Amino acid sequence: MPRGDAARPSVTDVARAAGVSVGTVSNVVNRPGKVSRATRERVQAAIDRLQFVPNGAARGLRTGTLAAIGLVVLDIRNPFFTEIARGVEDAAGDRGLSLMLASSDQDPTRERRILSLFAAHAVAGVVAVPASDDVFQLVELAGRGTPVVLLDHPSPVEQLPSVAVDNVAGGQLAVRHLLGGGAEQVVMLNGSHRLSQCRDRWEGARRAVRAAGLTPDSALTEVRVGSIDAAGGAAAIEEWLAFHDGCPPEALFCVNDLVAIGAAGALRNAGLDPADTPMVGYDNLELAAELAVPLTSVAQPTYEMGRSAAELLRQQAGADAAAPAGHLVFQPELVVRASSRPSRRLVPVGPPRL
Amino acid sequence: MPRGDAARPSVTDVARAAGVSVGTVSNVVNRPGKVSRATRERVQAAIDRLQFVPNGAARGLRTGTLAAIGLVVLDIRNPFFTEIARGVEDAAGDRGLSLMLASSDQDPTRERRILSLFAAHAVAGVVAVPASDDVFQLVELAGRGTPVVLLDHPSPVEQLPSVAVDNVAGGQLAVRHLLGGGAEQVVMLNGSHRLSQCRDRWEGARRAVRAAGLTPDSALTEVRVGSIDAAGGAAAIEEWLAFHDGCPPEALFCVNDLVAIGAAGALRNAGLDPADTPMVGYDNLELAAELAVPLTSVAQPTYEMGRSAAELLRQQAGADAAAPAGHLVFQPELVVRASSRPSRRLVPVGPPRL
DNA sequence: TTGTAGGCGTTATCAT
DNA sequence: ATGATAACGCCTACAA
Repeated sequence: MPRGDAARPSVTDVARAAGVSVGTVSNVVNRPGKVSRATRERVQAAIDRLQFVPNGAARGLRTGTLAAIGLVVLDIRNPFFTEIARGVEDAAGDRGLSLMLASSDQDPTRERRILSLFAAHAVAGVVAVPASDDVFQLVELAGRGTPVVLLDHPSPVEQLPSVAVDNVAGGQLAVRHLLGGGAEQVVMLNGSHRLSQCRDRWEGARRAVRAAGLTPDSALTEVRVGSIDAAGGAAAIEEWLAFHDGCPPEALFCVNDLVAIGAAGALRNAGLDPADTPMVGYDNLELAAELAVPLTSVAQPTYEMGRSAAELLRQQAGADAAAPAGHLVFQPELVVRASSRPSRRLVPVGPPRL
Repeated sequence: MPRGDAARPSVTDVARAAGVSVGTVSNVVNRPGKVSRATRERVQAAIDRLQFVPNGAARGLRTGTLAAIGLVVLDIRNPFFTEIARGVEDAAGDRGLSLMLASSDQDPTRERRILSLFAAHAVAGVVAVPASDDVFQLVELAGRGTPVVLLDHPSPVEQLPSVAVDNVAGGQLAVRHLLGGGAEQVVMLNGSHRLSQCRDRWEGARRAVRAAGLTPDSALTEVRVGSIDAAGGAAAIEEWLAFHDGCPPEALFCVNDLVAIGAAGALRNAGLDPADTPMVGYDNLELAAELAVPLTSVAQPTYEMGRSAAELLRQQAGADAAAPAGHLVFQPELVVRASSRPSRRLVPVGPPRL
């Protein structure tokens, strides 16, 4: 029965209770081998009785580092990022580290605040999905000795290790597939080019168009979403329909699956059948297969990316600062499902299906 | 250009650089009003130049509390919990607090580790979705002066404030609806009864059956899922089909939407049409409406629950320990979609399909 | 094997 | 308005 507001016990309290010195208590906690069995048991009993929990702040102050690693992602509601978080958390857990997870909402100001917090608490390492190309604060953090790994940021900052996926290749995969299915006009629902993911997937889309012998300016249209999520995708489609007499795009490449889900929903709400609009998403979320129209999507090794990032962090902690940073680049894969199958509208000749 | 491994500057460094005392630096940082304009600017310049970031561990040690609140949820991959996290984070942000988010995976051991970390770092408060009924550690934490709020834990622990949703009512809503649609035999895909959510929704299901004049033992079957997620739901259905000659349950109540998504996927993979099995989920995830078969689901005010929890935390910090703890209980609502519409199979008479 | 003492960086108290 | 100084709780030499 805890009594009310008892002040938290310190090593001193434990030492007194066990009739030993603080040094011995500290040894029992951190290097039990260095203490004789009898003393150890006596001290442990006192620890249990007083419910002593070492003060992390004091320990952090003394040792100069917090037993946790910080992770900043762009959007905590996107399953893509929580899956990454799992990878990081699991790898960190193997080393006895906890995870501090925060979401920047793609806002550089929020990102700054979060990184300041991590810096202030001297976390053991930081994994960051940058909200812009301005990684100054991260470089700075690394310069001060905190291991930092860039995640999902493709243009490598030489000083910082990074884990990325080839987003240009991913964009190409998606649009090549749509064009191969018969589309002649692709609309990409994209986010701000401040994000390299958006920029690169767009560049990939353009390359695919050129590779097909078409000109990007005529065969490819970019529509910006307000937010890179289902609501943003839905709003973009509603606006499109309003400006095009209710006529949907011929084919749709969405910068991620959430946007695609929103887009499909908006088409349906407008009385259209989303299955009639060939569509490709990105991230291959677990639920992509379970949607009204199972979604063709560009897959990334999400969990692995998280694990790898944590692993790079570990390596970096050991290595000396002059060593070249490792840059991992994964390749995306296209997972084809019903959403991109040529539908009635796209069949060039022959009898209409059904 | 940060130079290599420069040790992190301290108040002392700043004080020396600005030609003032450490106390003044501290004042500039924390109570700028108490410092004359001239000194303030001089000190601020030094802070900027040296890129001084106050050491959070030292501050924590001195003030006895970390400017963050800890949140433990059951499964970070479940959008239900990330939405809650958003609510907590937003409310915390209003008070200048950050969020430490961790996932217990419903594992009491993991939960213990996480709470120990929070305790060790003396977070400003803890919001926890308990992984079992054993909330001893939370009570203990509260006893030591850390504000604690229970989330989604219905049997109120008197000493601890809580935010909950009436899960019994939710279970009733779901099953009453299925029975009303003509089902005579309902299968509930449920998680471990160690979780009150599962226990209470099951109890609600039983009540609904009794209210309909049926006996729970004959009209209601519980099937346990291995994990409360899509994989668990899918596995449970696969097993069911194997034991029932490929014949699906007459009607399905899933303990949450993820399980329902997995169940629907498994039915489809078995060559069945999920639309033929009336189905109700729980949580009303944003994507419930976008599924192959739009999912009827019991809705909870997710974001609000998170915000309310953070709010209770704040109140608790002010109040004295003897004051009665607040217990918020929200009411769930049923959102009806296509998944629960009576289908062919349920028509009492008529020729067998196929 | 165990005890003693100094210092990590901050804030807060008390002088000036 | 500013400066000096004593904690906060822990770890770790070093001494016994």
